[in-house]
Amino acid sequence: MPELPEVETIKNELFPLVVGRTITDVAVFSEKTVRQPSLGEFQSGVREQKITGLSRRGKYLIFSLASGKFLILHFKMTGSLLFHPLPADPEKFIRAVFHLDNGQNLYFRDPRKFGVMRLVDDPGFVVGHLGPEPLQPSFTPKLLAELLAKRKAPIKAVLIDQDVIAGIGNMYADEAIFTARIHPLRPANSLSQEEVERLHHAIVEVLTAAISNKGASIENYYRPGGTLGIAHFQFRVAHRGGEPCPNCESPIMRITVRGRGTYFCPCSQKLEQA
DNA sequence: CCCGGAACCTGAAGGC
DNA sequence: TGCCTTCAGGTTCCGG
Repeated sequence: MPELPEVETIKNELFPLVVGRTITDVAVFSEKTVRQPSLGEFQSGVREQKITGLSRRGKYLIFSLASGKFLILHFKMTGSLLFHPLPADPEKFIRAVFHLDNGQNLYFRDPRKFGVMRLVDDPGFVVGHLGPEPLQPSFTPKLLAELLAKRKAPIKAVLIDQDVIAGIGNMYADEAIFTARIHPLRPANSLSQEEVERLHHAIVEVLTAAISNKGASIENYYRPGGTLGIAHFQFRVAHRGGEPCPNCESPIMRITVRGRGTYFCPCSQKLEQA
């Protein structure tokens, strides 16, 4: 499912294909996919607009339009943007199509219809509440310590809270916590300074590696060209319940934290100990 | 403010 | 074989 590394990959690969192009028209097949404004206003606001920029904030993909407005997409769990070849079943799951002035199309594919598109004047209303970008230099161990000190919820729950840090979802939270050898149920504010530093390092390392592998093709993630990412082959615990821990060979466990499947190694990630 | 749980949605997987 | 139930999870909303 698209988290920071996946949306970053989509942005990087889409950028040269769409920036500078004009959207001649948009067709929407699933009305609920357009969250804001009304469907009619969305279509007229996007039509005949030149795309002047493409960026990412957290898990959001942001198109800057010549009108000064912003087209903001969120892929939720199963969304993807396909530029050229469509997967086997062309019509199925395509919720919207953007037609470009060079005759090519951009398809918004989303089997579960959780994905959302918005057209807004000010991106701040959509992304303004997000926490810091974990791959920016300003995301330091000190900042992470300050963010965690305010929260006593399980570290797993706090890491996937977008208002705390932007872009980390279920898979990369499990990978980062495992890499830092911290139990997912540890209260966030109970981490020692050394543990916070380990976690900071793990977050940066896990996300950076996943971007260089073009994202993880769990669920329905495709890169814009229709190919898959390979980051999931490097997963050490995420979605690997029952498999041996790469550190100690004991079977990886799956528990539920805040309603989310959480994979960890009970031997490498102890609950008590500082 | 902080925390946790339900709802949204629908294909996939498991049970009988 | 096939119907039925349950599960998955990012975000938002709601209650304590």
